[in-house]
Amino acid sequence: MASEETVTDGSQARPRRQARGQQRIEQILHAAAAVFAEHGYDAATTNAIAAQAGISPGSLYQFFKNKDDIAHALADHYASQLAALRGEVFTRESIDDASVEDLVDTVLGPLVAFNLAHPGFKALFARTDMPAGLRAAVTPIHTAIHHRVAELIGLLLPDRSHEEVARIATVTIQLVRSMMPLIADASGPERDALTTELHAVLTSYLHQHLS
Amino acid sequence: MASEETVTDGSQARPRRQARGQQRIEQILHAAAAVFAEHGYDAATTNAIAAQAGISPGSLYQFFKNKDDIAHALADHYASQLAALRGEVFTRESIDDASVEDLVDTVLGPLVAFNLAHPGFKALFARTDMPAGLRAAVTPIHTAIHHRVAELIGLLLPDRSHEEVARIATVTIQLVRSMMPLIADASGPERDALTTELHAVLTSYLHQHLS
DNA sequence: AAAGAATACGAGCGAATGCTCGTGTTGTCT
DNA sequence: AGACAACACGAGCATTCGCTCGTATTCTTT
Repeated sequence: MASEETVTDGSQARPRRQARGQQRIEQILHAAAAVFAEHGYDAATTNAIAAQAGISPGSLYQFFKNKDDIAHALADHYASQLAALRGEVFTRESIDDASVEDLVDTVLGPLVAFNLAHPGFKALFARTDMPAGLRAAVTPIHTAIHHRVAELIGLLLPDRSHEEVARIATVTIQLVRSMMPLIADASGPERDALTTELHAVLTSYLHQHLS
Repeated sequence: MASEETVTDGSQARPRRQARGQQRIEQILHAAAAVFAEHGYDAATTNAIAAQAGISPGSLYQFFKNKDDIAHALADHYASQLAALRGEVFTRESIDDASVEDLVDTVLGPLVAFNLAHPGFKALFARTDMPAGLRAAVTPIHTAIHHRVAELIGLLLPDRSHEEVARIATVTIQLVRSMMPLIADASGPERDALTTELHAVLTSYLHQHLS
């Protein structure tokens, strides 16, 4: 796992982190997630993130180049969390002979739970129009997600062209992205009802492509 | 709570606009739409709007209280445009005995055309997380749209409760809102394909509720 | 122990931005 | 014509925000 890092001595000269530093990094990311979740990315100030993390602005910049860098690191963090979630949710059997309902069922529950557990996630990913810096930070993960979803949809619709599958994946992701904030902001029974609606949207949409 | 300033005349003492002023207002709104569309609401600066309109910052503030006020006026402008569009699209016969496909068909085309013709519209309405000021400016129109859509859905689903109809309307609007930027950003055939997808999403979703 | 690196601080810099203000010009009303 | 309101200008104020810098402390390594 590349633990012993090859200090490509090149231009970067990253500091060799101590244990304290790693803790700080996690503190900062956690704080950033909270601030992004509460105020959104634009309105979130780096000083507010530092304050939330209980450190000074100067300390923050010992670990991150700038605000976009924080977003990028946080996005990476969420990406690995999502990858882990995917590993848990998908077992061999569950993919092979899956109906649309089964697929949506297995994915949607954990996905909603993930969004509720990580309120900063949608602040980074669910925006339709992003400032350039945020877009750059988020695009790679977004692409990875698209790749995964396209894979699944390719299994459901083996006869479709690559372009069609890609488009259906894009639409599917967009549907989920747009509904998630609604679901997260709702409470209790309304949240469940909206989740059911999203379920209906996805199954009926994909089902239509099957026939 | 009220302002300390003297007085009294309950109404705000708005200046009586001259013809020149009305022209300026329209210039400014047009410019604001362009700037919002290009940079988004947050990144749009009032000085940039003034420059785009070919006037000085000071002149801009003779017609609008602040940036939010511009957004509010622009939102109102779009609201009336939309109302006019609705009047054109819906004739008596088209509503009465309409299938889901018919309804989606009649509405979607003009709606896409509207969004393409008014690029500033989605910059104001299509965001999932809005700064407080923008939200306040946009909420009334958003509510009005919801009311209209709920009306239509109530016709389609006469047996559902008020809450259910409201929820389905919310979801429907959200689906359109999220897909519209995708459609607008696409070009030519891909745009048509995405429009077809949105059509499929809406019809299959609403159809599912019919059965 | 000594040196160098990593961590920590926080006042404040430079730039950007929403908006104002003093002043001058054009239109309207009597 | 005179008076007053509407319109116009643009330099710059007040504030915010991302980020830096000088300095001080803690850890690692020798």
